[in-house]
Amino acid sequence: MSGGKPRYQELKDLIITQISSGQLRPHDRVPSENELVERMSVSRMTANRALRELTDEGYVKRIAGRGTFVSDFRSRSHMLEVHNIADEIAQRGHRHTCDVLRHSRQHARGEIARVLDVAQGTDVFHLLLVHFENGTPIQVEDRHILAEFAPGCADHDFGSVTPGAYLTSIAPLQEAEQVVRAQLPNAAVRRRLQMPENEPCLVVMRRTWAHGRPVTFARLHHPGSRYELTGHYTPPGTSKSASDDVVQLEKLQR
Amino acid sequence: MSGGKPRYQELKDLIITQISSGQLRPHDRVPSENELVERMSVSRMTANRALRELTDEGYVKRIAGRGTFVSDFRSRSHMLEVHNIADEIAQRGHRHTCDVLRHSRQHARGEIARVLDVAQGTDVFHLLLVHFENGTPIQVEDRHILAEFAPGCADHDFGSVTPGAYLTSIAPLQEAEQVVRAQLPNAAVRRRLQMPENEPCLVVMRRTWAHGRPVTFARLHHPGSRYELTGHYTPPGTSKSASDDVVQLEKLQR
DNA sequence: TGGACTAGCCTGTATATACAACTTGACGGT
DNA sequence: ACCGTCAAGTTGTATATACAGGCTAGTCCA
Repeated sequence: MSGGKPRYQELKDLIITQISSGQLRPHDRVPSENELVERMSVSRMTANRALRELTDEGYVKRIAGRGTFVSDFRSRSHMLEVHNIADEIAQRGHRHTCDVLRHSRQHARGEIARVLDVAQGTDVFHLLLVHFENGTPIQVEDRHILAEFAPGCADHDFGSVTPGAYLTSIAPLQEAEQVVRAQLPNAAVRRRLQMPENEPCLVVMRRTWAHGRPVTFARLHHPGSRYELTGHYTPPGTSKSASDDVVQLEKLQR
Repeated sequence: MSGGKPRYQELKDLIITQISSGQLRPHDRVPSENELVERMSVSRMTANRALRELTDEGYVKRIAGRGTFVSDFRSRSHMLEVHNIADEIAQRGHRHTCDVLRHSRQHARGEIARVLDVAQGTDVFHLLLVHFENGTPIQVEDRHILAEFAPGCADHDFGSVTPGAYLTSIAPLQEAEQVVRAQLPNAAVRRRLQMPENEPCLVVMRRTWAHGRPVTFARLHHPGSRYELTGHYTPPGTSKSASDDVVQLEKLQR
């Protein structure tokens, strides 16, 4: 017995499991409604509901006439409000460059081991980058990545593809947690960002999950005078033209 | 003419319009599926889809056996990531108090008129509050509210019910836009927050929409050493137990 | 008077069926 | 060789129907 779980939910969990585990990768084809009808013995409307909800939730993308495909994680990461600094700069029409100050393999200790929820001494990569917008430093990125999660990290050139983009390319980032603070930078950060004395930093500390466990932790310092975080929250499901509803209104009101 | 818009979307727009316009208020009863079937001449499955999606999007709440009801805006505002400082403090088990420094009716000028998208000289209320957590100042709230939107504002006691809670009680807050910055406070703010020299502020500027237009603008200053913004982003639609899917996996993979 | 029961309405799910619109590839004619 | 047409598969929507289970109010019985 299924245990009371609705059948459309079973289908969704099944497909989410395959995506999260990597068996289905971005742009892969997901079984069509008719295939689900045959293999899983459900009606087409049930398969339709499962795939439609997965679409609303950003897991898959559907194209009439072609099929259903696993979403690019770029769009999913947008949903998670995790911004890629390079994209953000490009969107403003500016030029993004990046200095790699450190790219080493280390053993996690203290705070890093704790926030990544691993034993002391576990292998991690440590990255220290400075991002520039039109030549002006705008972010110091201090990031630790679980080595087990990103084995190819040692050979990657982070000067051309940012860690954020690299990470989303190898696995779906499922969950994120971030804390934003205002604080004065230490001397090293202040020098890297070419900041005047007594100017504060906007500090973002972000922990990101994949495959059900935290895989990376980043501490991002931005100069307060040159960077701000923006957020826009709109209600979901609002359609543009809700104007010719006037005629219909009376029916609803009896 | 329907204009090609799906019928379930028509139903959704219709109900969203009524909620946004205030014709349907929180806890009001929304027409049942069968009522929609009769009055709007649709099938029950179509009415079901409309109401189900409105549920997912947070507009309404459904109780089997009772009916469908407009959501409390407390839950919707959570969705909008708009936090109420009093709730936040209460959640930490601490005591919230509040000083009202100013509560006046003014004419909007310059920046305020611009961000609220009204003509110069339009009536607005101006509030200046300091919020305390266990007696320690933690936020200076500098807020302007469209007078037309909140006519009862003059008589309201903001010492007991915060502006955020008051505003959500009189209308659905549909949309929010915020900018977060790190900057040094001016002398007045620094004194209000009892901050040492050279300590930065975390500044949140938030504009909120209701009834389709911006109705309030707030500038919130927090001491960098005593306040941080946190965010947690989880993917929607993930169910807890996706573990007994193993048996099913093979069917999907042919 | 009080409690049990039931009829009626509600949501939640599932199925079978139908039609429309879109995409791709194959087939056939010019 | 090239172009048009058509068939098959896909998503998107809509309907009619059915059963299960929750909730409420009213009725009936003790």
